[in-house]
Amino acid sequence: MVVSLAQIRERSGEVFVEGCPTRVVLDHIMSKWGVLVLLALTDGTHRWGELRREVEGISEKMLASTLRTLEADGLVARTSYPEVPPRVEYALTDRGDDLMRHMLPLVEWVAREADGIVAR
Amino acid sequence: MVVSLAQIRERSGEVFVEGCPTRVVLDHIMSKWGVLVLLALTDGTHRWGELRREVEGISEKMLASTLRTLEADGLVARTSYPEVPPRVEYALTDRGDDLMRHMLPLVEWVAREADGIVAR
DNA sequence: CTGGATCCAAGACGATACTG
DNA sequence: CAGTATCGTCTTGGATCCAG
Repeated sequence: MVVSLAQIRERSGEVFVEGCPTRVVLDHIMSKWGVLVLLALTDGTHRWGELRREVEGISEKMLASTLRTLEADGLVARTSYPEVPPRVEYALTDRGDDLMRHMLPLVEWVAREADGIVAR
Repeated sequence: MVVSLAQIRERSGEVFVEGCPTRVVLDHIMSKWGVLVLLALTDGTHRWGELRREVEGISEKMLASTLRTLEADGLVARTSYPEVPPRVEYALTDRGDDLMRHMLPLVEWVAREADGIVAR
């Protein structure tokens, strides 16, 4: 690829330095469950229980903690309705939407190539 | 975002199913160190020791294991030269190069937005 | 110099039970 | 329904030593 390390550093900031913001955010959104939750929210608002079922294999604990992290990062918006029984909805914020616009092509590439990669 | 879940499923395969190839590969390349190693290799061939210094904070164990995984996935090529002292070089394969073409925009987005995200 | 092998700590993660 | 709390497990990852 015709990209110099200097260019990468310039364009990707301090990504190679420990504890820099880029690495922190990268760890959040590229985490095992972060990607899947964000992906599930890409087609719109979801309730807690929907996400729980959508993202196969996630535990309640990890769903809660993943959502809290993404919410703190301003990527996911949480809306709770004062009803009985309770209803809470999660959706991408504008920033989260922007993020997914950049992440979706990558996920699609992986989905296309995955079979050829693992099957060796 | 104007993407339906059905579309995502169609375009991203079985990503929501446990143990599917897409999830496995996703875990490899989106792992804490996988991203950084791939990123470091984006500007060309690197020696072991260079990578060690380049990717700040990585331990020898994690570098070795990350490289072995990426090599097994056909994303990184390892070339060892029968010299004394030994010299080993790592580079992206064509497939790895293709991958980075899709991942770089995402990393750049994160680098741009990271400060605003963490600083809250 | 390039790793492999081993041991150990810390955090991630899962299962379950429980509450507003 | 939407979580929280607690506990126990297990993987991740670091440190160190050693070998080709």
